[in-house]
Amino acid sequence: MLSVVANSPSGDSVTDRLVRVLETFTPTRTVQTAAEIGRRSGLPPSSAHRIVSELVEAGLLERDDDRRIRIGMRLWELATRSSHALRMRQAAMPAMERVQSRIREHTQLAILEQDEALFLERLSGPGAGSNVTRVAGRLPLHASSSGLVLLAHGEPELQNRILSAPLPAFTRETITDPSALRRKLAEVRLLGHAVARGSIEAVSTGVAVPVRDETGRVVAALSVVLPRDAAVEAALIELHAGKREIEQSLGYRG
Amino acid sequence: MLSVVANSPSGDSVTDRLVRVLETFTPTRTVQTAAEIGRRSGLPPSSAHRIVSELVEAGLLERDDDRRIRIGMRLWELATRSSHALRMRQAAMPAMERVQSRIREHTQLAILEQDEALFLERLSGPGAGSNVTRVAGRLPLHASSSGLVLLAHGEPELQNRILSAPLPAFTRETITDPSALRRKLAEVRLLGHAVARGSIEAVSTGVAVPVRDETGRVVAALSVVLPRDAAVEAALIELHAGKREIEQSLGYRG
DNA sequence: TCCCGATTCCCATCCAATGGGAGTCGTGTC
DNA sequence: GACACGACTCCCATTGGATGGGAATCGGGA
Repeated sequence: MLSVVANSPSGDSVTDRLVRVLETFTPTRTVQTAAEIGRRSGLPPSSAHRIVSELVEAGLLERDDDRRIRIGMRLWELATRSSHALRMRQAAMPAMERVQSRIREHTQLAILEQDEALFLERLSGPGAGSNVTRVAGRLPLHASSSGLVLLAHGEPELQNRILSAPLPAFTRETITDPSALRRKLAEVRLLGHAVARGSIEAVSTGVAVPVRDETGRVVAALSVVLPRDAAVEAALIELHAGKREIEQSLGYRG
Repeated sequence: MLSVVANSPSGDSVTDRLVRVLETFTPTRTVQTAAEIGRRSGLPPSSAHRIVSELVEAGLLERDDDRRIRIGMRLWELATRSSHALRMRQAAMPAMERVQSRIREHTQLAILEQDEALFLERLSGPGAGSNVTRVAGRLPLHASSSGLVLLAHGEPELQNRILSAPLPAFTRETITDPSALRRKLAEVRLLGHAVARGSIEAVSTGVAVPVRDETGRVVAALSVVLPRDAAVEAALIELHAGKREIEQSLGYRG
């Protein structure tokens, strides 16, 4: 008998469901109806409505005037309050502002997260050029200058994982050959910085340097995005000054 | 018989429990053991461990090398990605940087959240003075300059709620008398800004102005924190310029 | 070595979560 | 003005996953 089935037959825990619901939100889809959330998270309509209501009641989601749902301030607060990212970001902000004011191009801070570069902060001036990055956005490790820095100083296991998986191309200049990437990573380690010319967007060049915490481990990448054929020297000088400033406030005595 | 009781006899849903667990993290307590979380959230040890493990598996919490627990990057990412706060913050950042560079004191942005002022961002220069504010931190509406601005332009119902509740004093200058507060709010509306001298910290003066969104509603307060007896005129000029800049990028045509 | 707290594992219990269905509401279309 | 469609709410019989006490294990400090 195809009867009433209690307790998620899909075999997922309540926690999983909550996460699935939250994951239906993306940088470009920040408000949705409860029904949409249900469809996108693969939950039955009535379950979706119930779960969304619970989350709203708990303050993790919010219902606006049109009854549409968005991420709640409470969630932002909980996350930001205690996050590892906040300490890093706060430590980096003054240096980032200095770099931004001198170079006048997008200045950003990224960390390694689940095999991608996650951008914690981005400062942009009025005249700055093209840039696909966004705060809390991600870029692949093999294609972005920040990613190359993080990958070059990452665990060998991480490198093997990335090098043995397909390396998707974003432009014709993206490095897609594993051995070319391996050489590039060696170069990044040797020079102490990464230059990625046109590998994410053809019109831009990323320049990134590693940032170390008090244990000497590379925990972030500080970078700027320049127009494709800009000279990188001036940016490198500022990035190194900025990197040192951040490392000081993180307690690194290199 | 005092036997095994299944399914939370405390009458709280799974969602509530998750939130309770997350709430045990505060700005000053960012890492804890699973057992601590259990004690603070009032959950039995075994339940606490199980729930924490689930959250770790889901990526909302993280376990560091010592098996201690912290808020996960995933949670920060989910929250920041789609948050209402992000749009506001991004719109405000350039203006905040300008104000900060001219006044050289703490510059901050706050919104109304659950009857308190929630600070979305704070920029501080090297020479800036004392300040209890922190990003994702809160201050009461009746005592902070940002709070006064938000309260003065808030719903009548909000005002009644605040005015009829006790008004705790932080210094001897905190307004604790309801009718004095009512007069202060009228003044704030009339002047278009709030000055709170020594009402949170005796050594500081807060100055705040309202920020309106495209519908003309006051959605935020832009403020600076000056030394107690500093003149406020220069700051007010910069705050008004900054406020206008933010309102423009939010789409307000005042 | 002992001790104590944190953590993991186990498992009998049973109630809260589940989802299909029916009904309501609001909006846009012909 | 009737109709169609979708979002949402309510109801409720069902049951399997969440629960928490207890025992065992781990780990660090004295």
